[in-house]
Amino acid sequence: MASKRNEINSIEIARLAGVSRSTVSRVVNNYPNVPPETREKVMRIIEQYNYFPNLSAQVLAGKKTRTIGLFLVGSGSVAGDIVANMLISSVIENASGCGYYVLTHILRSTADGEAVRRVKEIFYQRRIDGGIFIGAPNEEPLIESLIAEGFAVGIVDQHLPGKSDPNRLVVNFDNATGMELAVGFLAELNHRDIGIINGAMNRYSGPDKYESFRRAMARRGLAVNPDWVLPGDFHEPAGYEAMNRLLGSGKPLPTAIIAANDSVAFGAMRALREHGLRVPDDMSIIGFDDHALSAMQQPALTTIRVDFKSQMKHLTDGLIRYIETGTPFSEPYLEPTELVIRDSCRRL
Amino acid sequence: MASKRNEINSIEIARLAGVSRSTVSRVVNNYPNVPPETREKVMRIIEQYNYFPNLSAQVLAGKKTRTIGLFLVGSGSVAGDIVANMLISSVIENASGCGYYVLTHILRSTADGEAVRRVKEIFYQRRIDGGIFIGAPNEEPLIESLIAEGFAVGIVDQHLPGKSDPNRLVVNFDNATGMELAVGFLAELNHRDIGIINGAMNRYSGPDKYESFRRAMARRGLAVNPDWVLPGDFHEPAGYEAMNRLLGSGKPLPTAIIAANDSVAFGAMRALREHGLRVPDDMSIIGFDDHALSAMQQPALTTIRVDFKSQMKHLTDGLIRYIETGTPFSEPYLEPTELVIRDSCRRL
DNA sequence: CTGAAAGCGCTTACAG
DNA sequence: CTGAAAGCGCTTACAG
Repeated sequence: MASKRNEINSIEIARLAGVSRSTVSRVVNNYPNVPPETREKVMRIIEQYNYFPNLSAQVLAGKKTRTIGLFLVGSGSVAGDIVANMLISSVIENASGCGYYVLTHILRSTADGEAVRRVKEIFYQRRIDGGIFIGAPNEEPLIESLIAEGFAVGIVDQHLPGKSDPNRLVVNFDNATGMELAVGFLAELNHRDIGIINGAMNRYSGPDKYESFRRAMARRGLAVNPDWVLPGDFHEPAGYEAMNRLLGSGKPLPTAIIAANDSVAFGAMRALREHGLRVPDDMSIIGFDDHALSAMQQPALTTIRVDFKSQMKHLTDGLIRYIETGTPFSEPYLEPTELVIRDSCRRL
Repeated sequence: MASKRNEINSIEIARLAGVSRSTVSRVVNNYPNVPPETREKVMRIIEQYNYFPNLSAQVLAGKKTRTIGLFLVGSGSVAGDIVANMLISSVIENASGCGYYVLTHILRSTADGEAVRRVKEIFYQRRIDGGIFIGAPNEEPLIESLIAEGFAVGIVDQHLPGKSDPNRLVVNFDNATGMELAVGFLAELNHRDIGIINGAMNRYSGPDKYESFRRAMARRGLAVNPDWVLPGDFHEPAGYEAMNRLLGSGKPLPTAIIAANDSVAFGAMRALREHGLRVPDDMSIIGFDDHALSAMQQPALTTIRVDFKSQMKHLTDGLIRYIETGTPFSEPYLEPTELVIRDSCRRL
């Protein structure tokens, strides 16, 4: 084991500076009631001896850990998911800007009791001052119990009408506008037979996107054909499966498909390719998110762009503000969406 | 601020279970000298009251934090770097498997004194039990000072002959074999005019790859033309710049280029494309790493595959083993490399 | 402006 | 097998 560790503590610093530990602490914590000369004298010793107060002792005495947890739930293999990875970095960079650290934790499933226990442990141990959940079901008992316990939690993608605890900080995308843009764009290209591959329906954005799709269609007097409403989740294979089933069903095909997100669109395009069908000649495809790989697809994917980084900034900064000052969100934050036209949709 | 927090502590548990705090602690820490009935009685109360020992108190009393730091240095915008993100997830998943948490920290430059101080603080504060550095220069004063201080540090990509502190755990890729494979493959396709775009020469892998390239060329009696040894770093723009300069120089061109990594190869291919040159018809390109996007390039990039996940597993597990048992690496770990043939090289 | 002392919640020899 | 007590390194009223 390591041995020659830095053994210095506040008593030692106090002795060397000729003051009491109280004064050392006041200097360290930047209290005003320390005359400049004393402060400088102590600071000199602190720097000379490379002294940093022991975090555990500080926390035990009442300070914050200045660490937030980042919980990624249900991410199959997160290590391979570009969007998830971007979210991680985003939270880290924002937190770092506030002088906070991020403890990232991957939770395969909230159905795994042991995994849930480990998440709770992180909060109850006071390892973190608060946590952010990404990818959780809309109403998740684990999250509800943490909120009930009074912990500060930030959530991406949630809508629970009536619930508005101050320690529940929610950020969503404006899926309604996004879907309106998608349907509107396709309608303008004269598409009337528009289908959808849905996302995970236990997450808020799944049904939210679907309902928004229905409303956008209705608004234009466009019928939603049940055969063209395909179940899925937010991953590539789901898009592939869904499109495969549709193509194999022998039923008439829509002229355009809106995918719950770009990964799903990639899967759908893969299935079309394998069936010898071409995008957009044989079918137009529009995604959602503007994934890092969307512009590189063949054809480049038309999609609804969403600003993950901005979303994470709002959530991270908001959570830290809540931790430090107790200021809750005034209301759930709604992140805007934007149409990005590329090559996967054609005019009829 | 949060209020109705779980106030329960070991004294309370002891009272409820009718034992002393010592016994509660023995149960929590799974000590053998507790009779089953006592253990169960205490466990029941612990579970009933959702008790988790306060981490800061445990650490202050001598326990480990079970947290390791992950320091990414010099990553321009890490949030956009697929490989860096994969490394992060990899470390998290491995650490999690050992019951450890990961605190990820991004360090733009080791030349920034304040940034360096913040890294030191994380160690000195005892916020972590050890740390992993990715992307640092081969000989980095910050890292050397942490090692001298006795902290456990894991390093990717380092070679400092003679230095072998037990708390210095190093993992490298077998660049020599990789370059041998690359040059051998090109030679077999009858290439003799082979150039290289180098990586960052302040990192170990930069010069290591270059020297290995020279040796592999020499072994086949192939001359290294200085005009075809292009400076770079490990990022896409460097490959773009290097290739652009070469193409603009008016000098004769090599028939093949080996890039220090795939990102650099992407940049070189972009420059070639912009100059109306085709890969592999006008120039063969071979990369290094097998980046997630390499198979999707046009043409798909031939490259030397490296197993980042395996590397991170060795490093993370090794670091944790060292933290827990004081077992150092028997020797720096060398991760194997492998040739992946795709479409970016042609036979002459 | 400053120090002595209590307290944060654990763990771990020590004694029995 | 078990409890009383010291100790980990801070912070913060409190008193002066």
